[in-house]
Amino acid sequence: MPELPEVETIARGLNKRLAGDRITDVWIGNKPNLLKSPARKIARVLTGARIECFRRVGKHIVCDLDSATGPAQWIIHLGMTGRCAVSEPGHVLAPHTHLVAMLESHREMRFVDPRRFGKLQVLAGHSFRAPGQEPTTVDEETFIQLFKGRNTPIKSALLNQSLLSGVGNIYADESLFRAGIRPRRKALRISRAELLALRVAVQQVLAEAIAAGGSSINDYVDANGDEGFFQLQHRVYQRTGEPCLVCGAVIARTVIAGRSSHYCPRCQK
DNA sequence: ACTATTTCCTGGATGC
DNA sequence: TGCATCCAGGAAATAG
Repeated sequence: MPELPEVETIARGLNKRLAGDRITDVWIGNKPNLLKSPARKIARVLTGARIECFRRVGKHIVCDLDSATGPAQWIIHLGMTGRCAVSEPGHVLAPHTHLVAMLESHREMRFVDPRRFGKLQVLAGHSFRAPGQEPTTVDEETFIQLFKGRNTPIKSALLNQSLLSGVGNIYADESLFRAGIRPRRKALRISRAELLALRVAVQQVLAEAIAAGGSSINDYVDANGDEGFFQLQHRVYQRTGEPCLVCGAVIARTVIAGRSSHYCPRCQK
């Protein structure tokens, strides 16, 4: 389930391999729910465009393009199971391949997404912005301000992309554990000192996960098809019933905002 | 204006 | 062994 560290890893890999290449042709499958822009528009913008760079914005992969109609962007959201694969032409198409971009270098960039929660979109210009703050660099006062007056569980607030863009279920749970905060506590009841600790925890967890190449839970792989290793460092996520690595208490699971939430009932207050 | 819940979707795990 | 059921969750849509 790609969150910020996984998307960062994939975007870096795509940029390293594909920056400067040119898209010569595009094939798009017939699953319209994946497309936030009409298929014809995506094909028109991508075909002939030069790839300036791939980068991450929130959980989105952004490809800056120099297209026939001027600057444009290809926005890829991986959803739950989306993958971007760089392949040699002629390789058999993986099941659930929804878009193939043929490249001047004779390789192909393929978007594969079995569960189809991903989204593909093109935009004019180079001005795509995430709806919320960038978690890796948000400053203390901005971070604290995000939670002011919010009568919702802190876990829900962390997952709200219009507050912080990029934090998902894994890293929300891991950050709350490190900060010693129970996921169900109301955001507005959390002290300034605790929020400062939470910001540090979020930034440490994300930095460590990026350094490890992300977390490979089910079938996540980066642009080279390599797995990440941060799942080996998870302290609570999917460790229900196992002992807390700090205090030995049994890790608990509850459901918040329809999401599994894992925490240590002794370490987290 | 907010917050909570439901919906979309498939593959892998589990249960009988 | 095989079939049915459950579960995973990002974010948009809907409900309260």
